[in-house]
This record gives sequence, structure tokens and C-alpha cells, in this order.
Amino acid sequence: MDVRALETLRTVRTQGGVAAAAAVLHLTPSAVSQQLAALSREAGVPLTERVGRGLRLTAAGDALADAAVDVAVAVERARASLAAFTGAAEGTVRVSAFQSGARLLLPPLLTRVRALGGVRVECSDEDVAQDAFPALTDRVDVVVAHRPDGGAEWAGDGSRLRVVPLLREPLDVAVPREHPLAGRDRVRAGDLVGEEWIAVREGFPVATVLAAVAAGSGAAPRIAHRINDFSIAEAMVAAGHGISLLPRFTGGGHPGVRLLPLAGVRAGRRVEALLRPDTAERLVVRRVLDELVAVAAEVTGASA
Amino acid sequence: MDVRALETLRTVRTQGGVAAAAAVLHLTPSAVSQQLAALSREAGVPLTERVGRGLRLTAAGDALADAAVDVAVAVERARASLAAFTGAAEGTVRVSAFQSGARLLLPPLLTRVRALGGVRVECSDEDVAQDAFPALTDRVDVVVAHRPDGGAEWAGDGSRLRVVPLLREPLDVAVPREHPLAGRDRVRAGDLVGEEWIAVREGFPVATVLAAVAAGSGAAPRIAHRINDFSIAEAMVAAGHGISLLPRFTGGGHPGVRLLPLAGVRAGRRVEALLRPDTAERLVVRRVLDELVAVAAEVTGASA
DNA sequence: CCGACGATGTAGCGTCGCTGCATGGACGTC
DNA sequence: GACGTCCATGCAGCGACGCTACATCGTCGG
Repeated sequence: MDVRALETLRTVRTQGGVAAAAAVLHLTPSAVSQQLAALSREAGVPLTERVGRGLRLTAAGDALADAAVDVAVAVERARASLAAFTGAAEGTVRVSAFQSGARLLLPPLLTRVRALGGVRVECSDEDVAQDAFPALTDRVDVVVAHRPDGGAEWAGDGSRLRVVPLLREPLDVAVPREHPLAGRDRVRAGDLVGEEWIAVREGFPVATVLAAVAAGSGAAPRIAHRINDFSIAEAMVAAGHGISLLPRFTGGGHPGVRLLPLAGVRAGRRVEALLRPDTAERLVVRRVLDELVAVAAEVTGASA
Repeated sequence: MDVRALETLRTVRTQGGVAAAAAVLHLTPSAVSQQLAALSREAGVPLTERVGRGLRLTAAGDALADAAVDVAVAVERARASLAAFTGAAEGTVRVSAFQSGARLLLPPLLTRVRALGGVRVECSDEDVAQDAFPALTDRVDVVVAHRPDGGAEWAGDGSRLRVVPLLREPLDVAVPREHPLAGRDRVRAGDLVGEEWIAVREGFPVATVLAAVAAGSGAAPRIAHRINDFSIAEAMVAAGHGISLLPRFTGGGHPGVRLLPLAGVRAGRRVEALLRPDTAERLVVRRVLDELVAVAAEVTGASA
């Protein structure tokens, strides 16, 4: 019962295939397949089954993968217990964030972490579809993700994934300053009928919020453009090519744009840190995560 | 961070040395030493330190060994989660017991287990000093041990050792049937002044109880013989070579001996099953342990 | 129907951990 | 105080295990 093979099994589950898991683990697909075969032989029952040209875990494999999480956590706790003696809560932590979250949180995080000393943070921006966020935790230690306010929990929340809330960010309606509504201090969904929208790509977190706003106005929204990058969307709004939903703390930098709070509709997104349970046990990771939480509190406190 | 090396570290702690650990793990001392060296190198701090010609764990090593227990438990849970699918709560379980406990519990345990099917129980009798019982759990899955009634807990109880109470057995005073006290239905400590005792060897569980009885009588007990085997002691009592303290359920088979309950002194021993926390997770072991608990209840219920 | 992708076997190789033996230090004994 | 014994540790040699590279088979899209 090799822990490396158990780790591999978990990765195959989260990545959804041998090839993807191999890429994450820096192995060849053959090695991954052999590990699964060995594990299955030892278990006495098949852990995976072919489905199409891919594969998925059997019930037994799923149960074992769940148990493998606890094994990984225990091993990481062991490492942490040693780190308490060497005094070394040092090392490098990989942090990723979606575009606007990265812009908001990563710079202050880096300055705070620099004061810690010995802790190196490697950042990357990862903008992926809603349901692809959890899988990122295999390549990155801390994943800053977002989801619509009342939306579904993350897949496998609880035992498979640790979720740390960072902040709740309201989504405001961004209009050009020459827009008739620009003088209002807040707008209702009904005020927005007939507007052209600049939305995000289908499957991305903010998309469902726009649908909710549209439902409040009674008409289907006319989506003219799909832009994932908020700063681009903001520039397009300023140029009068449509209106958009922009997160309050992130947007609002552009002088030609006014952000109007939405009344009557609860529009917002939750920004959370996603970690694998075993990664969450690492002392360095905990330190960085604490700083990230502090940064989030700072950012919301100053702006709200 | 190899789990085999962690297992080795635990064994070195419980067995108190490299050589003893190597014997238990079926390895050469050299291999054990190399594993410790590798682990220590990876940890960055020494995990062991020489003391005399042996060694002991450092504080860091002790902490890591504690964490290693959780790792082993998690791994064993993973195995158990698989066993739930193969339906195989089968295999062999090694059970050891001290002399009198073995005589009382093992025969009925074996008959009950035979009915289970697929479970093989290997018995052995292990009579060791009080503080040597926990270390037996490295060689044997279930260790039936005993300790004086109000005595100290087992070393490392809690996280390092799982303790399952089986029964409490009163210790009676065994006298030959021609003895002046033989007619009494119970005796007090004061009645026993001046008697010659047949005791157990120093360091064995019942020894401290005799000291307690002696303290009640006010005089130091005159110990004529030291016999660990109760059936031998019983025969010696019958032949008039002294009196003894015998466990009620175990002793009393000899026609020439009368067992007299002790009044005023709480004399007894606790019989308990000792398991390593990881072993306790194995499904086969749990099944056998359940049967053992049932046997203990049966035995005391019939005799009390 | 063909091309591409994904998973799985097989040969070959490197590496890691074990055994066997030799060394050095500590305790008990004569 | 010297010797023998026991224990832990270092080093050479060997075996085994797991990886890469390559080939094969099945499946899905064009």
C-alpha cells in the first residue's frame, strides 16, 4: 500500500484521467497506469473502469481515494511536526488566483509575505471555468477561486477539499459616465431592460449572476460581447459599447465608468481559497494563508 | 517520508533499540539504522541520540513517532475501506495472553472464532513483566494483559496504545482445606499475619496487590516462594507449603484448595486487551476482538 | 474510413534499500 | 585495568522495484 500510488489514485480522480494525472505528477502515463494496476492487484478489486477512451474510479476506487486523503493528511502532519522542531516554516508556496482576484489580492499578499522572511510565494493567474477550480489544487498550493453568491458548493467540499472564505464582493452595474443612469446612486433590475451587456464566457462564475439580474428585469439580457477580463470590459463600458457587471473592489478604477449598486437583487460573488487537505497541513502554507485572509480583511475593510 | 521508515521509528521507540526493532521487523540492524539515518537526513534534525551503548529518540523523534502512529492508522483505514468491498474480513490474527488469562479465555475464543469462518487465530502465551506488555503489540496483534486494580495506566495509553477492557477479576486468598481459616466465608488482612506466602516474581502484575494486602495487615509479608504459574502455586498451596493470592475465575479448580474472598481490601486485577492503534483498524482484528469481549462477558457472567 | 487521443502492456535501465561484514564505542567481568 | 560482549553504524555488493521509451489496442471525431 504505497502512499505514492495512493496519491496517484487521488490525482487520477481529480484530473479525470491517466494522462492528465501523469502531467500533474510529472510522470509518464505508463507509470501512472502501472501504479494503478499494482494498487488494484493489491486491493483484490478493480479500482478503475474504462469508460469510452478514458476511465473513472469504481466505487471501491472512490472509497480508497477518500481514505488516501486521510493518509496524505497524516503524512503532512508528520512533516509539520518536524518543522516545528527545525523552526523552519520556510519554503515556497504556489498561489494562483483568477484575474481580478489576483489583481486585488496578490500584490498586498506579496508585500506582507516579504516581511515574513524565508517564505517564497510563486504566483500565477489561472482563469478557468467554475468547475475546474478544484482540480487546480493539484498543481498549485493555494487556489483563489470565486463563485456566485448563492451558488453551489465546490465539488467534493469537506473531506476532499478545504475551503477558506476570503471575502464577499458585491457586483455593481458599470455604466459609462454619460449614461442616463449615471447620476443615480443605485439602480433596480427593471431599469436595465433593453441594455446591451458585456458578459463573461459561459460557465464562468459571474455568468449566473447576470442571469439572476435578467430574471429580475423580466426580459432575457442582450449579450453583445463576452469578455472575461474585467479591465477590458471596463474599458469597453467607458467607450460606450455596453454595460456590465463588475465586482466593486476590483473594478471602478476607470475614470469614464460609474459603478451603481443593485437594489432588490442580491448580486455578488464569494472569493475563497481552495486547498487540498494535505497541502493545508503544511506550515508554510498555513502562514501564507493567514496572510491572505488578513489581506482580504484589509481590502474589504478599507473599501466597504 | 517513507511510511516503512516511520514504522521503523515507532518500533525502535517501543522496542527500545535498533537490534530489538530489527528482530521484530524481520530486518538486519544495519537496515534499521540506515532507515533512521535517511529519515533524520530528510528531517534535518537528529531523531535519535546515543545513550550508553543503546539509543533513544530525541524530542523531535518522539514527536515524529507520534505522528507516525496517525499515518499508520490512516493507511490501515485505507486497507479496511477496501476490505469492505472485497467482503474479506478474513485473514490471520495473532493473539497472545498471559498464562492464566490464556487458560480462561483462549479456548472459548477459538471455538467462537471457528464459527466465523475464514478467520484464523494464532495463539501464544506470553508472560512478561508489567511494563513489557505494550511492546508485545509489535509482534502480536491482540495482547491480553493484566494489571493490578488501581494500578497505573499502560505506558503511552491513548494515542500510542489502544486498551479494551475485558474483565475485572477479584483476587482471593487460597488456603489448603486443612487450614484453620478454610471454614470462613471471607477473611480480613489482619487474619493473615504470620502466614507464609507464595507470590509472583517482582514486577509482575499481582505483586503489588500482595503488598497492598500486607499493608492492611500491618506487617511485611513473608514470601517463601515466587511462582508465576498459578496452577503450580495452587498445587503448592494444596500441599500446605503456604498461602497465595489467586484470581477467582482462573483458580479454584484444585480440590485441596479453598478460595476465600478478601474483605476490607480491594484486591483484584484488570484484564485488558492491548492493541496498536493501526492494528486496531484492521477488520479481521476487530471481529476477533469483538468475540474476545463477548467471551470475557460470558466467563464473568457465568462465574459471578 | 482514417487520423488522433487515451489507456495499457513490454523491454531496458537506473536507483534505492537490503544483506553481509568490518569498525568503534560502552558496559560487565575476571 | 584488560578482555569479551553487545550494540549501533559505515561500506561494498547485490537484488528488486519503478521509471522511461516504444508499441499496441480500443474509442471518438472528421
